[in-house]
Amino acid sequence: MSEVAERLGVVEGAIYRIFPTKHQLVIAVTCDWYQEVMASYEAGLDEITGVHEQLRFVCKHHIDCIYYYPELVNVFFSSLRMSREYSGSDLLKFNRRYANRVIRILSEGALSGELRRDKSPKLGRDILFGAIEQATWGYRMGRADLDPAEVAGNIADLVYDAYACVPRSTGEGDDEIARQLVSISDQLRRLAEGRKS
Amino acid sequence: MSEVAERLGVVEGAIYRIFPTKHQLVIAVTCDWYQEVMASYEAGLDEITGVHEQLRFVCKHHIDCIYYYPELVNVFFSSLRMSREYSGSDLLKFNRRYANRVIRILSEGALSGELRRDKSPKLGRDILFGAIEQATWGYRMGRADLDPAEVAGNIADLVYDAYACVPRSTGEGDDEIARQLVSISDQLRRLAEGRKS
DNA sequence: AAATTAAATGAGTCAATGTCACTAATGGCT
DNA sequence: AGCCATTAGTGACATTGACTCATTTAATTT
Repeated sequence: MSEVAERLGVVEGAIYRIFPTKHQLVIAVTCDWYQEVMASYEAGLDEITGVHEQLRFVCKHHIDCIYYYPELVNVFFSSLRMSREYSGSDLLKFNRRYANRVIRILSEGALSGELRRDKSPKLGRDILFGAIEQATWGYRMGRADLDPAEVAGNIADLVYDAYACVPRSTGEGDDEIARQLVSISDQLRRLAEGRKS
Repeated sequence: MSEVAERLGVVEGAIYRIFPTKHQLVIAVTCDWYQEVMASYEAGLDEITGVHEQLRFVCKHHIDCIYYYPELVNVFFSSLRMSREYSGSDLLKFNRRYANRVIRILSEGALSGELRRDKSPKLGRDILFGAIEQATWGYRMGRADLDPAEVAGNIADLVYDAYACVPRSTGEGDDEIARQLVSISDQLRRLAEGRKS
């Protein structure tokens, strides 16, 4: 707080007129950031079709946030998300809105028949964001580097394969009939999407 | 520290003779706990065969730990794992040993041909533990309840399916070709409907 | 210009971690 | 037993960081 006050050119006590606690100041700052992030997220996501591509975009976007703002994300992970005030804060709402897009992707994928219906979309959300959090730990701690695109691709593939009715090619030359059917299905999907727009 | 000293019946300063910082005391306590936990983990795991069953056991064991010691786990997640001293501590070693079992399960599964070889086992580890962390957040925050067996089953299924060469039954009469044909049929119907409107 | 409201100050409280010189106890050795 | 060395324990203090509040200063309205 002393550093914040100093940078603002005021005395510490002045901050407490606007933010009753340090915690709430941090929440407010993080909220601002979240709002910015959310704009590019939703705009970008709306322009992408296809379950797999959408999942990949979400992963990439999320990991990019971590890549560019590791300290802020760490604060969110360790202090904010664990605090009493988090429940009921705008941050939680943002977070839900952010995560709900994944649930929607998976739900709609299930509805269209591309994804299995026997798996909870909420679990898919947990898997996706949980995996990202784990996979970026080393980077966030300054102990490793991180290739957002690569990690995003891997996690998106994995989530997709966990939910897909028909697994993507394993690159090992499997069942010819199944692969052909996948190809037909993909082409039909593209055809259908092309017609809508 | 004052509470700890009081319970021990000594004065605060006495603690600092043995643990130079509060942080290191907490690490030591958590290490003790981790050691206990590790015993039942490794013993239990050694008696189980089959990739899917082993994954289920790991999930169940991990979630049980969270279920019975939520506060301790929260401290681990928020303070310890984020701290400078964590790198290089025994805790990290324990944690690696714990997590490496998952990597081994997946690696051996890939070797035996049951699991796909095109996915990194390390990513599987991240997915598994990350998903558990996410899925137990509500419980750890005292905002929801938790059924360890159910969540463990779901996550184990999901990880298995993400890695399996041959997906488990979806419980819907599972011939792969038949399922794909249903998907094609669905898409054709939607395409036809799109034409009308 | 006077009055009212808002913003800022700075001195100070409180709680918590950690420090240090000094004292008490313990255990091994002759 | 008596001595010595090592270890454990004490209590007063230092330091830091969040937070409070009576008072002063600035801005806005009337």
